[in-house]
Amino acid sequence: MPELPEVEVVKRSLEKKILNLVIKNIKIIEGSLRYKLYKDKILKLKGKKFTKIDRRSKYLIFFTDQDDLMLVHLGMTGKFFFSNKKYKKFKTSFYYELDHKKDQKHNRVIFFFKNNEKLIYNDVRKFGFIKLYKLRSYLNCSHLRGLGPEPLKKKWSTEYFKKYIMGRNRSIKDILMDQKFVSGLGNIYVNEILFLSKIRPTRKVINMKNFELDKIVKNTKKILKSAINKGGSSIKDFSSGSGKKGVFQQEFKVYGREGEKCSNTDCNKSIIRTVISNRSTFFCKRCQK
DNA sequence: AGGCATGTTACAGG
DNA sequence: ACCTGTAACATGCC
Repeated sequence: MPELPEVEVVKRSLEKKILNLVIKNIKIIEGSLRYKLYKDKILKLKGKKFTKIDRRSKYLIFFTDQDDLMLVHLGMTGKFFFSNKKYKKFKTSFYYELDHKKDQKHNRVIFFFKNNEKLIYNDVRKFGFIKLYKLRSYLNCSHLRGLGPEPLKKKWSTEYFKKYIMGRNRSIKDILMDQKFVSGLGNIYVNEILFLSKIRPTRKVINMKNFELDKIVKNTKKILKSAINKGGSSIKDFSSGSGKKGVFQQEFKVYGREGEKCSNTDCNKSIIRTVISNRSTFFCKRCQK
């Protein structure tokens, strides 16, 4: 599912629902996630409560009232469902009811709270993971240690951009997806950012002009903020089982639009698909130079 | 049947 | 040691 905006939306939804609920029990239905999740490890959370949730890049950090914390990455298909006492289930990022058994098939971990509410971690492809850390050590873990700045923070600026790309010979798309350079962008939003910035994804960073870097930085912030406000969007399967479309659906301008007409009104060319860094890449040959 | 899918990382080669 | 590119992970959908 998730790039930065989706993870941020999940974070905001979850903190409204689960903070300060005492964890009564935890059940592992399938522990073979990206990293094996062991029962005795996660059971350390029993009797504790989540007191705060942070997002760093695409990672969620669940702090407890004690020394243990939980680091979660949703991978490609990780989701949280929350179910209240009446066993109505909600995807955390989208507030409609889930009514398909299909969704439940990939439930992997369930947190039971004392008030009988439940939090379910569901992940079709099992690329996501749940790991436990101590408060003093998590920031230095292998996942968070090498991450570049958050794209919405001031530190990710044209200046930083300029310095970072000196002496490098990679494509602009490749570098924007590199979490060591800037953390939180993924394939969908990078395609969109470059389309809005009118820059061809294959361009080498070494040839980029300052004003172009500037445009990318500004458009990144703009697109991410707008996506967060819309409730996240980079999901394929998010019309509800009853056929109603999720209210947050966003139309991407280039992503997935191979062969369709470019959405710029003065352009009649079609969107092209190619592959960069093993990922689908979409662009308009006329509008993106 | 084959290709593709929002992410990360181990590894190979320069 | 650094830089870059490729493939693999598991499962489902078109």
